[in-house]
Formats: sequence, structure tokens, C-alpha cells
Amino acid sequence: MREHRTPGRPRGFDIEATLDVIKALFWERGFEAVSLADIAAATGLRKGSLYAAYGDKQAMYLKALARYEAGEVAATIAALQGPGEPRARLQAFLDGPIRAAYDAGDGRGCFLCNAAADRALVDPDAAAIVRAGFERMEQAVAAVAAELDPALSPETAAAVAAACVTAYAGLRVLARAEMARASLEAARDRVLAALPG
Amino acid sequence: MREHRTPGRPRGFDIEATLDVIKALFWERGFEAVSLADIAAATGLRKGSLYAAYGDKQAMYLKALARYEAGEVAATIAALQGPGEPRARLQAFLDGPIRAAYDAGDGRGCFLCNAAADRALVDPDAAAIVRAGFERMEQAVAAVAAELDPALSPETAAAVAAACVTAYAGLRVLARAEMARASLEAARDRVLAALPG
DNA sequence: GGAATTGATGACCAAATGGACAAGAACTGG
DNA sequence: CCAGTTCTTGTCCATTTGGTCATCAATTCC
Repeated sequence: MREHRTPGRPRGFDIEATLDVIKALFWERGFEAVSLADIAAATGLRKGSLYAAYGDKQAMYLKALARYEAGEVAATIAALQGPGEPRARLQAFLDGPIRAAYDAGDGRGCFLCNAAADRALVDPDAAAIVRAGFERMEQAVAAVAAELDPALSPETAAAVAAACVTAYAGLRVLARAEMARASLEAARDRVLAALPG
Repeated sequence: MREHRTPGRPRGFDIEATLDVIKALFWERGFEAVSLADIAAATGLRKGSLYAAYGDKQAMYLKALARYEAGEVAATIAALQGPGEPRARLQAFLDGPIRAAYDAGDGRGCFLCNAAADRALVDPDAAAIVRAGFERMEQAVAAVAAELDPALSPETAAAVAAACVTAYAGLRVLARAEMARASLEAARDRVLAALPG
């Protein structure tokens, strides 16, 4: 019924949806703690299919991380750009980590942060994706800072952005260790209070 | 020659010095990426001796993490407590992560942060050590904030401390991914500029 | 319908994993 | 010297690891 453009047996699974499953595993547990058997069990596929589709374990991790960057990170950036008062958007940006951990019960934190701790030292490609993600966030925050106060110099806007993203990363990490919520909220509020405008 | 208080064959290695070696391994690579064979090779001991001295792998990790908390973290706290100008001490506190990564070439970051990303979700004991370490840091920073401005309310001092420690964690994580140094320095300076007093 | 191509399956593998254990070595106290 | 105790060593083990491969199944093109 479905039309195939390519010869050969068609793939029996959605390669992107399955990558989301893999992403969820690596995101939660990290690289080494996830075995191929885990991935096979979670996806319902055999190892052979996984290798054929994504490459070896490291390639799977990289693709999962890149998908996080293109998905979750991009969504965060879109929210920064997207409608609403600039200040409210920055508020939401820094509140996201707290809400995710304490309201939504999502203890996984930020995949970029986890990857930095987990793989950056041994996998330059992973480190590059992490950097790219954070840099894109910084640029997006800098744009919001410029909205907040158009008189801001680009350097100052960049500095504000760096401070916000650093706080974001810190909140994500501390939330993963289930630090006291009040502490994280206090940190969030101090950063927001120091915003220009 | 040496006097033994306990009967039985004396231990042939320094249990604390060896724990430092184990700590270095877990600190750099994380829990899963370090095998007992790695530990045996790095310490020069056999697995049997390691198990007898420290317990299983998880116990080794916990002891290594606790030793980091009692060593590196305590040293950081001691530096916060004096001597020197309060503001300069906070400066040094937030500059430490940057100097470690970019001047000393130590890319390991903060063991507490790594443990948060690596083990907090699966090992409540590890999470507890991480929390305890960060909380002690927060208290120490709060004390410095109070020094900075004695009129500060305890709540405000705590909020300043939370912001500083969050920034510290963020810097540590971003440094592990080798983010642009200028970016981290800008973040550091913004936090310092927002200090009371 | 038949060749060609591609995906799926399950068996298979060498190596590494965390861990257990018995035997021996080094010490203390009597 | 002898027990009692503790540490060390080497060996052993079941399981798991990441990864490969031949075989089979499903599809396209001619």
C-alpha cells in the first residue's frame, strides 16, 4: 500500500521515533549505564537492526544527543524567542529546570549537562554538540536581553546571556541531585533580579 | 619495626592514599566507565584486597565521593572562610572553576556535579553526599555574603549564596565541555557584579 | 515471474565485567 | 613455638558486554 522509492525490504520501524526511545535511555542513565541489550529491549528491535540503522553505540549516543539538541534545546530556544514579554520569557527559561524537576517529576535534568559530565572528556563529538547547544541558547538569551534593553551593548547582552545560561546549567545539575527547591528558586530569582532594563 | 595495635597481617598499602587514586578515576570518568580492573591497575592492588578494604564497586565510589567532599570541597569552603577580603574570596570561589579548566588544564570539573549527572538518579547515597556538599558550600558563601554586608537579612544572604553556588555548578559543567572561556568569565563577572555591599 | 537490493532475525563470539573463594603470608598475643 | 587473626594472591566463575554474520523475508525494477 505504502509507496517505496527505494528497492529492498522497507524498514519496519520509524527511525526517528525509535531514536527518541534511545535518547530517553541515554538521557536518563548516561552512556555507559545503557547497554545494547537495554536499547534492544526498549525499542523492541534486535541489535542487528540497530547497528544497521544507527551505527555502533557511540554513534547511537551521538545521534540521540544531536536529536535532543535539535528537539528539546530548539524548543527552549523557540520559547525564548516566542511570544510574550521578554522578561517573562527569561523567567520561564530559568523556571523550566525547576518546574521540570519538582512539578513534572522529571529528574533527568538536561541531556547537554549530563553529556558534559559523562562524555565530553572522552568524546569530542559529544562535546561539540554540547557546546553548540549551549552557544545557541546563549545567542537566544542575548537576543532577549537586547529586547529587554535596546540600549544594551552587544557585549553586555552576551554577558547577561552567559550568566543566564550558566545559571540554567547549574539549576539543571542541582535539580538532578534534588537540592532543596527553595534554594534553586532563590538562585533563579537573584538572576532574574539582576537583569537589565 | 612499626607497631601494630591490631592482630593479623598489617595492610600493605595506605588506605587513604589509595582511596585518592580511586577518587581520581571516578572523578575523571564516572562510575560505569571505571572497571575494577582499572582500579586494580591504577592502585597496584588485586581485586580481593580492594573488596576487603572498601567493599563493592558502589561502596568504593561512595567512599571516593565522600573523600572528595571531605577534601576538595572542604578546602574550597576553607578558602571561602578566610583570610582575605570577603569580595576577593567570592571572586576566587567563582574563578576557581575557570582557572582549573583553562589554566591548570584540569578538565574533570567538579566531582559533585559529575556525580549528580552520573549517579544521583540511581544511588540515593551518592545524591545525599552531593547535596550535603553543595549545602555546605551554600552556607559558607552565605557567611561571606553576611560579612560583605552585615545588614543583609539571613534570607537574602542565603539567596545570594544559592545564586553563587548555582553559578559555580554551571561553570563547572560548562567548563567540562570546554565552552569559550570568555563566556564563562563574563558569567562569573556578572554574578560578582550583582553581589551586595 | 525473476534478479537485485535492503531490512530483519537469531545464533554466535571473544573479551570484559563484577564478584567469590581457598590457600598462603604476615602479624599479635600467649 | 603455637594459635588466632587479618591481609594478599591467584584462580575461578557466571553473566554481560559490544559487535558480527549467515540466513531469511520483503520489496522494487525489469
